Amino acid sequence: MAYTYEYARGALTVDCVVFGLDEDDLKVLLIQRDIAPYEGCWALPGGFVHVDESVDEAARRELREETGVDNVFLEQLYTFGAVERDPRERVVTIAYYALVNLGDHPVAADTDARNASWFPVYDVPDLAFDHDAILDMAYERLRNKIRYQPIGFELLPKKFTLTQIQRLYEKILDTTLDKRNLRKKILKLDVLEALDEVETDVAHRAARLYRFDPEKYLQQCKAGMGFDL
Amino acid sequence: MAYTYEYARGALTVDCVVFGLDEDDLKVLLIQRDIAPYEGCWALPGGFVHVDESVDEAARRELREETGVDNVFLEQLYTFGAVERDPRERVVTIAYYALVNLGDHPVAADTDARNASWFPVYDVPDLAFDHDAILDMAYERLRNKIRYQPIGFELLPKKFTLTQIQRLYEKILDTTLDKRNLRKKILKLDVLEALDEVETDVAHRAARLYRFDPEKYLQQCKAGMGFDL
DNA sequence: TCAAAAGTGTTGAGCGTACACCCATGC
DNA sequence: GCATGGGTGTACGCTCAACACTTTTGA
Repeated sequence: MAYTYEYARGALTVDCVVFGLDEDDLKVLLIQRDIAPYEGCWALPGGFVHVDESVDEAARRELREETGVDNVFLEQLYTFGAVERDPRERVVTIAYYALVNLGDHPVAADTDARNASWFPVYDVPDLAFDHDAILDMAYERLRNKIRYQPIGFELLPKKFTLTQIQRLYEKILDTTLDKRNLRKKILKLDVLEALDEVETDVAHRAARLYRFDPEKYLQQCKAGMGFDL
Repeated sequence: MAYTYEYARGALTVDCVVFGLDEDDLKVLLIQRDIAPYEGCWALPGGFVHVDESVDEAARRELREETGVDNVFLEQLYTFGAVERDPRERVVTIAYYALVNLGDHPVAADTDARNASWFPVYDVPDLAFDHDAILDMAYERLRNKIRYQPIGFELLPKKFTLTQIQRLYEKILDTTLDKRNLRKKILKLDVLEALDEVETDVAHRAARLYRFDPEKYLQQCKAGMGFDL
């Protein structure tokens, strides 16, 4: 079966920058290509947009198929449309970025036999196509957005400690923060629910656990939320 | 001549939200469609991306061809990829927004015999396709971005007065601002060059003219510019 | 009892906001 | 000389940043 058009048409793909956080670092999920071009090279997960699915759906599907990641924060980043970005033919790609709790997606590599692996954002190999540029933009967007929207919680387990939040911000913004000021700021936002639980299995005083409360967040949004580092 | 592919491919278009400012209002440039679907309906200027031009180039070209607008601030907004957004067939569109000095582009409607016209953003007719949603997002982006990046000057003539800036912000943010505070804030940014010229043809004391200085702006950017309303 | 991280308040400086009057010019 | 907008300074309150010690727990 074939499809014919009056004018030449480029192909349309989606690519996803998946960020995850563990105790050590902010990481990105990459897959190793098993076909040319860039065979053997690491690349962002992604693939062709089907003609009967929305672009958003395509991004979620590819993420699921290539990495097993599902039901996560996913947002459109930017569309990369340079003529020569794919050596085979004209391909325009719509880039997305996702935030996942790395603990829930330890090694990935579900569907294909392809290699999938987490890389620290500070130590990523050369990527296929213009994926380096896409990753750079995604990381910049994350650094900016995290300052004025509470998306950081997407990178943590459902229940987390305030110290985990602090480490999260410190790793993403690559800085150090004052513990007391950060706690005041976070709690003043009034989007967290303090649980009656504490950490377990720690060799020191256990920290209280919190949960992000979407209800509270909506309230604050309506009231004109102010966020800032 | 025809082009054949193994899988069905959607079409790719660009659409541009062109903002302009005059003494009365913030306005958007629309064109009236002369073909179905939505014949006679107002729509954003735009058209198909050629296979041998980048998406950015396509946006600039369509803008030039359909409205005569050229050499202006133009930035990618978002890609709209719902399946049914065009009743004819699958069309994904990459939306851009542009800022122009309305004085330089008074009536437009260059190439085609199509109607082109400026509408106040607060009083826009129902638009073709999902162009209402695109316009909404563009306007929201403009409101947000203008608070932390000095893009507002793109809407003014090269030489302008501080009062013009104030009216600009007041119109876009739909609010009123304190004259003294705004002037302090703008001047403290240190991105303007004060000229040795003043307004002419005004029936009262003539205001000093300023010019946006890209050099100074770069300096400030490096130093970690802070902007805010 | 020691190690390791949790948790907690206060102060000073700088910034943003509110606010009112004189000045220059054209008619 | 009058009408119209141009241009300027100060005082207050609040927010943000800097800063160190006590508490709890497990080993």
